[in-house]
Amino acid sequence: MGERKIRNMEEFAEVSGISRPTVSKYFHDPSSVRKSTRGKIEAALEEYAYRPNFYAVNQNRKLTKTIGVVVPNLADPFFAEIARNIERRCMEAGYAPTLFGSHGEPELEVEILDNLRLLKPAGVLIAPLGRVTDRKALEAFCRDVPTVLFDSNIEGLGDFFVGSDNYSFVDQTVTYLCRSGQPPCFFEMKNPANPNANKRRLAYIDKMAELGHEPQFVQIEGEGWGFEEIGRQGGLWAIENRILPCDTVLCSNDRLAIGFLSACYEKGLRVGSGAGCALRVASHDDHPYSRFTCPSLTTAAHDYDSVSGQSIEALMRAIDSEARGASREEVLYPAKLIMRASA
Amino acid sequence: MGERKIRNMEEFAEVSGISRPTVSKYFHDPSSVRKSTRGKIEAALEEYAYRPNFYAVNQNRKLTKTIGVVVPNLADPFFAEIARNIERRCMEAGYAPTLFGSHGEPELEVEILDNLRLLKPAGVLIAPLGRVTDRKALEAFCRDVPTVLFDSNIEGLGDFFVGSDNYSFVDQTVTYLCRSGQPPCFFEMKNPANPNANKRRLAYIDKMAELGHEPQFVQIEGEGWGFEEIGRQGGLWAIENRILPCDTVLCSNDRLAIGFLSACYEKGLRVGSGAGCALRVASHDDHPYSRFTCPSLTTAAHDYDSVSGQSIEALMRAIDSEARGASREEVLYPAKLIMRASA
DNA sequence: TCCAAAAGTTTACGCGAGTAAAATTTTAGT
DNA sequence: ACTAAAATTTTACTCGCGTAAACTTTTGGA
Repeated sequence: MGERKIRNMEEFAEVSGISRPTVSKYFHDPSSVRKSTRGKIEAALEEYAYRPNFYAVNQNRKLTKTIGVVVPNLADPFFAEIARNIERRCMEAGYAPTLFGSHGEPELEVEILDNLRLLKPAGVLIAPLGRVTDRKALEAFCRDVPTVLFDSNIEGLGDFFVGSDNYSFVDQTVTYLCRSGQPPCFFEMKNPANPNANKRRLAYIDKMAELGHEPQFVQIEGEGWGFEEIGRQGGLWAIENRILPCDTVLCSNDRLAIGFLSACYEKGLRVGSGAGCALRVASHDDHPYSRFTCPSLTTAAHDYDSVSGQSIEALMRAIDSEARGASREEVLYPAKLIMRASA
Repeated sequence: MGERKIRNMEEFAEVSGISRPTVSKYFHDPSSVRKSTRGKIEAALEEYAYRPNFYAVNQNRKLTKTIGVVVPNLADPFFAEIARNIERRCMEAGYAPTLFGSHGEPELEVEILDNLRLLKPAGVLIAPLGRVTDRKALEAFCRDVPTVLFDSNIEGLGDFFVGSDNYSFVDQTVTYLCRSGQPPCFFEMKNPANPNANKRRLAYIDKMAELGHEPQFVQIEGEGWGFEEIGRQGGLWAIENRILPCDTVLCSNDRLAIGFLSACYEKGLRVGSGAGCALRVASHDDHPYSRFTCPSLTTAAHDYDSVSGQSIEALMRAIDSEARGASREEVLYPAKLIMRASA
């Protein structure tokens, strides 16, 4: 095999005994050529392993077969997991996903969008940074490219939004905690970087009111995306200064909770619902590590599969439909309560 | 701004009052044109925000400005962290990094290499899957593209290998553990997926012999990359069946340790070096979460900065040097012991 | 001020493929 | 076996840019 080096489609057409336009057609859609032709081409393909030049193929196309996937932070297992899921589905749908992480930096997010434009992607899935996202830039981008937003919603932008229903998350944890013990106080960052935080905060206030309890907050300092460390420092601070208003703590998200649990352990506070426990702790997200915390973390889980599946599906629709922007839809998935040892 | 839509370099050259070849030169290297010319082009750039067609630019180039980064698993915070670091350095060096995760699947790893070839990357940084990597495929790839291997070495492949010195890792933890208490037993997978595991195992045997101790192993079942769960199950099994031969456990890596600590907690085994503790646990990698385990994990840290920095540097040299493949170098970085509460 | 060097302009061709149109061959149905 | 339909071949043009060659203009130093 490989007696001769194939430089382009011309040469490959020659060795396969088929004309170049037909070969081109084959690569565009193998089923569009006669079976006998397909056979010849595939035989030659075995022998020479030729593949069309990626750049030449895409130069004239208005749209390519790539799909951009942008998340705030690839080092966050939550996003890594969802990116992985989406990546796989893209490939199954015949597209080539390209991953980008904006590392929490709005400028980088804009740069990624600019670069993405050059790739002429068929579509883009983006979990925006949220509050700090450059709305104008994203808006302009969404006009040009079929875009599905996920995880964090930015009002009115994109063809579709797929996310989790923050109200459902908080509803389930608060309901459970109130039923099984003291109503929880809410442990969160004073100035959260992630956009879901505020929605959870409001849902907490609502739900507590509904159940006839006074909402109580433990708001901690900290900037950026290092949530575990922020949660740990905040936890140490809250414990040392006896700030915690009750024996049940509901963290805004699992990463914060991971840090908080670490602080509890360090301070000798036994967490759990059993006898001899000083504190109950619960949270939201079902972070991949939440089952390995000590104790394992009771949390409200995202429906990872539905979110990523629906995102792709919505993107495919946006790509296919010619009249984009006509209607914008939103889908929210409810949480699933995962009861573990921490509460 | 943006009175007229610029479709190509021809049109952009027109509105900027400069000839197309000169504009082309500018985009190749802004400093290669006269200052006054640069001024005109940049003025037009402000007004029209034109950027050359990515595909047309790269079609004729033998090499592009992209650098491929391939890791076994983007959902593993260790690799995510290193990928992030490398990504940043690539951008600083004027290259466009593209991330790929092979998800622990050898077939996917090969497919990624095949796709990468089409991108005509200037170079590639890859942390191979290891044992299961398709050696022939990687070898062929390395012949065509400047490649630096990192994290896991595959004998003789690539222009350079940058990794951590597994011996140093184990040396430090074992030395410390022996000095401060009972000699450790070694907790590991029977059939580890990651290639560094065997080196650490051998280093453990060596070091124990050197210190005059008998090596003792706790080998657990499990397949794949879900190390935390494997460590947890293995831990539960070892504890329930009283397999642990001593009170000091050295885990092959942090992810395994995270699971093991979780098992200890669940079984009520107090971990740490203080009074009242049943077990000491230490490990290797300084995983981003190891400071948040309960108790926080004593571990041997990778020199993330040096590994990623050196990888890029080596790749740049490989890219620049015309005579590739002449010599293959390896660099190993020693570990840094991070003492925390678990041992 | 003059002149050589440096920079820019014109012109023209190449890259590797997509694709349209017309001519030709193959296929399938009767 | 004949014919209409389908598939393929031929030919030729396009896309957006890199780049080489020959020529013209600008620049800076003596």
